[in-house]
Amino acid sequence: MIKDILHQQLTEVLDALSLSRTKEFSVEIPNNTEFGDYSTNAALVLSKENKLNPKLMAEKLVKELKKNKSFKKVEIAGPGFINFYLSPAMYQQVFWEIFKEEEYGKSEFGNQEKILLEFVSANPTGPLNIVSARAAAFGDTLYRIMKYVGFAPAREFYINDAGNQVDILAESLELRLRELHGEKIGDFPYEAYHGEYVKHLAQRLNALEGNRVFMLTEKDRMDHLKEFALSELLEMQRSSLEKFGVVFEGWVSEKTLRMEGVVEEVLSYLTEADCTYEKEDAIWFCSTKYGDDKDRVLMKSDGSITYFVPDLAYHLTKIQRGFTQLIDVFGPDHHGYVPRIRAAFRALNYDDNMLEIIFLQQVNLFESGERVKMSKRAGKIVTMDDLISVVGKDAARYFFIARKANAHLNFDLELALKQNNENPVYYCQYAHARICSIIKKARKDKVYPKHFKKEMTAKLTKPEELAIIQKMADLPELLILIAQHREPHRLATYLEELASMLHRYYAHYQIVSAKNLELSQARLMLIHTVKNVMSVCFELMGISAPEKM
RNA sequence: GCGCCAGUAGCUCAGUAGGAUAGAGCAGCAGCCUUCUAAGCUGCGGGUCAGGGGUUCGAAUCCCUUCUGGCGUGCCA
Repeated sequence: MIKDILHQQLTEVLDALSLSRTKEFSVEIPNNTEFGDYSTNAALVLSKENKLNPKLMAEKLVKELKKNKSFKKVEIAGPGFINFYLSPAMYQQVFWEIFKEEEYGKSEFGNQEKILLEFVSANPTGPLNIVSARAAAFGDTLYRIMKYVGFAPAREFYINDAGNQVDILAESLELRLRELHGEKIGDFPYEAYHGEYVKHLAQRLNALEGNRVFMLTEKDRMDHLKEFALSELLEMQRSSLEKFGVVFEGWVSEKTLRMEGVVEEVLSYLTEADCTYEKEDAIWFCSTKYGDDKDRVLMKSDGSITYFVPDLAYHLTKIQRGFTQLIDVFGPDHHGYVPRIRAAFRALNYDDNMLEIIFLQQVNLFESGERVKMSKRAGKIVTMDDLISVVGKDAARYFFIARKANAHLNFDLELALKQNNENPVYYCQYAHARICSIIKKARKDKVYPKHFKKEMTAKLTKPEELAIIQKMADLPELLILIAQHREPHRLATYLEELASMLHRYYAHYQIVSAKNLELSQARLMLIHTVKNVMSVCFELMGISAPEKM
């Protein structure tokens, strides 16, 4: 907000002095307060094209900038930085603008561009694990932020309800069911799903239908078992996600896509585009022509189709539905898959820049300092539900959001179990609760004004107060950056910084003081606004903003 | 072998897309509650930004290279 104003003013000054400005210059908040409230590298960046040395160029700019009364001081430092010191009056004006905003930071930046966010998309063969939880927190937060800055995003979950793993699921269920009926199974097959949840499914099916399923023919029985297991497990996943605050606009079933014939369509498109061939009884896609490192099978020699084809078909439906940017959030083990889908986009003459893949690195689980190895097939998983019930939705979401996507995440179960201040979510929530508590008391003491007025802002002059205003002024731009670069973790960093400033402010200044009503009201106005800004952040992260703790 | 991602304080991680003296939390040490929530605040210690080279006014950030770790490299999904 303030950066934009300064950037605009610099542009005007450059034009007034007829200086060239083809290269991008920036306005930043320096990390050292000695270098002013804001600083710009304009003279450094633009000196070459104006054939001036940076210092001289800076002097010219500063001479002009000094005419502006919003600045307390403008100075040149280092190799040619221009540092701005803003007058309290300017901060107060900005603060008033922030205060007035109904939904601060909201913007129309995204122009309602339709963006499809596909995430989680876990196999429906078991409960969701913590990797899915990470994807859910990440994707959902990104969705919320993108929407807030004016994009038209949609969340989608692709259901892999066709293919080998579903057959194995049905077979696993049948074995557990037979066990229930007293059959000796012996060693449970290695490939089968070993998780306890399969036993629970068997018990449920048994309670509902007894041994009726065994009367069916082999094929009918498998279909029935599949259908039952899938609907149960999907419902389980849906409800876990809902508990986590994540709701999808769309659930797209691979099976349905196959039934609708989209798969054949895609095959024919690829054939028409002349990029398929037959080899060893299989049909191949010559993806190497389009940047992949080997060709890929589309139809196996047994006549069945690989995962790739319906998935490609699914991606094409996204485009047909009018989405102009397709974001997939994948686990780290799928990166080898990307070149072939990009290749297919190119082969079919779609712009593969539309497709954007974000990789979430894995979550390593630690218990007593030991890495816990997880395997869905062997039934050794920590589920998303476990996680939520142990650490709570807020802490879990925060933990996942606060780390950037392409970094490994070490999740220490014991640490999470402690549920104390080692988890920064409490630090932020505490700041919010603290403000609420102060406001409550001020209301009780009749210090809290009926209406905040612009004149009140004049009492805000302390460096800490102006710094808080500066921090708040930064949010709209930050949200846009987060949306553009798909980096929701930066909101967590921002929130921690704001919380820290608030805690420090609270510790050093009496906010409500009976002796000075005007000052009290100005400070209440400030923390009231901080509370609102924090609420926006919490809401965007899907975390609650408690009134008391 | 090839490909993708990563390597920043004892630990977990940020670092505003090339900026000035690299930050936070936790852990350690020392302080602060007759005053609005001590889940807080203040101070101290802690670094060859994995190593090396390059690009330029300027590099944790960009390029090259070596090392280390994770993952991938199925007619699995």
